[in-house]
Amino acid sequence: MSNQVLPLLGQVADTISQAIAAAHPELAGSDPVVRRSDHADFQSNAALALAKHARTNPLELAESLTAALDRHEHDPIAHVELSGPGFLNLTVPDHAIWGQLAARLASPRLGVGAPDEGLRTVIDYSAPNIAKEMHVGHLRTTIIGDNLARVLGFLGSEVIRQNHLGDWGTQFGMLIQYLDEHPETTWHHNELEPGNSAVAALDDVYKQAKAAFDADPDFAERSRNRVVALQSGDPTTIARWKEIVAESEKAFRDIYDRLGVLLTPEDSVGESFYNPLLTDAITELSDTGIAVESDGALVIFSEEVTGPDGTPAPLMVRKRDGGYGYDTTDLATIRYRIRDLKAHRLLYVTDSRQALHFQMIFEAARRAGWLTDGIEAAHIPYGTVLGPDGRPFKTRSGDTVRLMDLLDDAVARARTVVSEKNPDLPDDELNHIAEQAGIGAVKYADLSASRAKDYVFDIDRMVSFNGNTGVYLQYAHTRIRSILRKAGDPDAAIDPSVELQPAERALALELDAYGSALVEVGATLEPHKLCGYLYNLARDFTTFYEACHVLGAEEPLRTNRLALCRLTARTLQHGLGLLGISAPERM
RNA sequence: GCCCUCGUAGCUCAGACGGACAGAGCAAGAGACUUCUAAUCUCUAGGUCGCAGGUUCGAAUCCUGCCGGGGGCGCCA
Repeated sequence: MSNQVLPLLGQVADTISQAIAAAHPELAGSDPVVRRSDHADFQSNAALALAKHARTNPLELAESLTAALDRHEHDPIAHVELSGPGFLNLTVPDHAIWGQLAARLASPRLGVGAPDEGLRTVIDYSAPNIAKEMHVGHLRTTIIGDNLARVLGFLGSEVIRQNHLGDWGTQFGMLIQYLDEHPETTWHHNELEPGNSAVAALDDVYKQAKAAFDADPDFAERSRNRVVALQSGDPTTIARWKEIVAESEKAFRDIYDRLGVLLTPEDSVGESFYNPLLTDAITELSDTGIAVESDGALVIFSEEVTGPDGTPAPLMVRKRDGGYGYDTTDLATIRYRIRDLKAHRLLYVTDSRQALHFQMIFEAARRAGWLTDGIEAAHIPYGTVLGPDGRPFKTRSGDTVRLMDLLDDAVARARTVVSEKNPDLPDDELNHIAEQAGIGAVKYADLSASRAKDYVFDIDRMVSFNGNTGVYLQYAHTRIRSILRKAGDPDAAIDPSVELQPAERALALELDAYGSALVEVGATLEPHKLCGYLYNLARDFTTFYEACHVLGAEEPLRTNRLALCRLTARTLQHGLGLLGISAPERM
């Protein structure tokens, strides 16, 4: 905890708050409205915002604040300048900026605190279907969810990842029956040619089974019986089902490894996990009168949402045939996560089309008394990945795009671009860099646009070395590492008496704001804000790089500039790490 | 019908707890390599912030109403 470094902006804001309280006691506690400024290091707009309450005009209030600031020595503020209709332009002393850098460099956490300590967050993301290939539809949930897991974890929250696998349903009856009747079918990963996955094979088997189901009434009947066997726990059927789940999870693991996401088999808590918990949840909903009979089904009528005919929209707790759908599972799930996992914060990372569904689930959980005021439940919606034609991304033949194919394409494209620019790279290094750049490009493209919007999957743009791309950030990192390698000496002390150049100042102030950027991501759950921060940081570094030579500088300037380089490199690497993107030494 | 979401430069997008001239990248034009990786940088040009009202000293930002795109609303998740 002693590692935490309060950002200068926060220190300045505290000082302005004190000035407000001193000059106008009745305004004590007001927001000091301190922001970064184009006209100084920071600016406070408090005078404009508060003039009304103080029954004075902004200029007068600003003058009284300036006077209050002048009355004492206020450490983080060196100069105050009144400007325009009442802006306070605030400059901090150079030594304070160098001090921040030194303190952050000395901290393994870059001086970032852990404000979420003591909170427990459940994040539901990825959730592919067993026996089906992961496709482009799983990209955003997996990448966004993983980033949030990392950021919230770093901010101190205890993060429980939940991969809500689609591992249950009537389709498994058909699949298992078909495999049973066609023992010659090869689908285990160790029976397949390299490069083929068990889920790809199972996907094919499913299609064949479906065809047989539709064509052969006897097979359809046997499949239905198999569903009953599965649901009633027939040992042979369950064993085969478990085998299918295990093989599928192995294939998912391959994708997760390649993508560099945190999900492990321990995070897998599929739909089937909730089977034994459904009746309890239903009984409770029914006993409290929240769930009611309707046309032979058990439903919860929403008090917030209506259907097309204007009547309350229902959640289907139990179908007329006695079966359960996803509404039931999701109700049991939220109950479990609150009661058993004791989460303070529940996040569901799924596409925006499910917004209404989650609104109704949360409403029901609130009415059931599960979701109480101290607990936050949030759907984290995101837009659709579009193809070049602006329609939801499909292959030319209209099929869904396999995630592995998409990653292969991105890596291949990155490889082409890298080898064009750097033809002398040995093959193994080129392949390694291409993998890092290609995967990073896909993830960064997904995370850097606002979550809520659709975006077009454009590989050429993603692997561009210019603009707001993952590759640009990786490259910025390699340039800094190159300087540091050449500099050799790792750790000389900063001399705080050195005067800062404008480019150094801008870079240093941006570095000081890293923790604030992360806190904002944690609050808004919008990863693109971290991307935006890192992109700004990289641009600030590039400006510094152009304006201020490092290795050729005289001491103590050289040491101070190396410190700027070190902290920038570490911040970029750390930030990319939170995005789940690697920061290579060379490109 | 109701609800959600998006609409900012030719293109792709930032900026939204009200604040100084609305910012990047791409594309276009002009420059800069004996210099720590030119995979870069500098400059120029380019915008009725969908439209119309309202609140305010001040609105891309808040409120209301429209227009347009996308999505959702009982037994698939």
